[in-house]
Amino acid sequence: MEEIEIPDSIRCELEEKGGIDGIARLLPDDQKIEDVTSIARALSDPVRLRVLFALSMQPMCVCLLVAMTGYAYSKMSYHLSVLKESSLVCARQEGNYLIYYPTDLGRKVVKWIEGW
Amino acid sequence: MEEIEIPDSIRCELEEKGGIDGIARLLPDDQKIEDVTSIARALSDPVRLRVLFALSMQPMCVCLLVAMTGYAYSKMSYHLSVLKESSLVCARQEGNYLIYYPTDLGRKVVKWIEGW
DNA sequence: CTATAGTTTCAAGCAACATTGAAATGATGG
DNA sequence: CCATCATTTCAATGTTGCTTGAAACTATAG
Repeated sequence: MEEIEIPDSIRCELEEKGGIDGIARLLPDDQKIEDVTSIARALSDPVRLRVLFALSMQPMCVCLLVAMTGYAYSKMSYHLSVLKESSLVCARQEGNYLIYYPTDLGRKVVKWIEGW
Repeated sequence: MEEIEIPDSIRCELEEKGGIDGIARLLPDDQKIEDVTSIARALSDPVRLRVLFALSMQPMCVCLLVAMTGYAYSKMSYHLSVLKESSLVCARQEGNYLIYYPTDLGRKVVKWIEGW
């Protein structure tokens, strides 16, 4: 189907796979792409990565995370919300405190990174 | 060491782990954090994620990727450079063409994502 | 009901990233 | 050496994400 000049070494392999369209058809669907990019974006900031690792060792209230990192509440809250929206952490209320902890996905991600 | 008010449920667990400082000491070091965030940032864009998946099925020259996606060369080139800098893909020259393909790390990442 | 402590939301400013088209580079074939 | 094709680089622009401090919200204790 493709009328484009490409090296023979590739043309051959490519046609076995149904050409450009064959490959395009096997790519992850939009939903999957969005899920993965959302998680990757959440992990792409050093603050969030450290917070996720810290929470995977010990559930913590925000004030504890603030004490550990020295960041402002509003900053911490922003990063926690990003982690939460990508389903890497969640939170439960305990009295006046909100205690954040990793989801199963969050734990899985941490373990995978630790395993390199 | 910490003079901060936190819920009892957490204070107890936390002290067993050496308090805030104990946790902070076990966090990944700066180099590791930078490596992971660099890879995560590369995966956080849908264009790059699709390109990485496509390359994992079939090494391709840039013109082929352009034909498959409909994006401009300069756009594709930019995204390939990001993938390259985070060591997810590399390239070999074949005549006039540059053929991109995933690194071992790139393949590992793709497999892990496929395995959810 | 009021005061207080923990946390989030908001708006503004700044920095990083993405997109575009045009120009530059590098390899190949005549 | 010249022309061509594949690819990258550049500069300008638009867009998204991060940081900050102030204000709002929520739960608890008095």
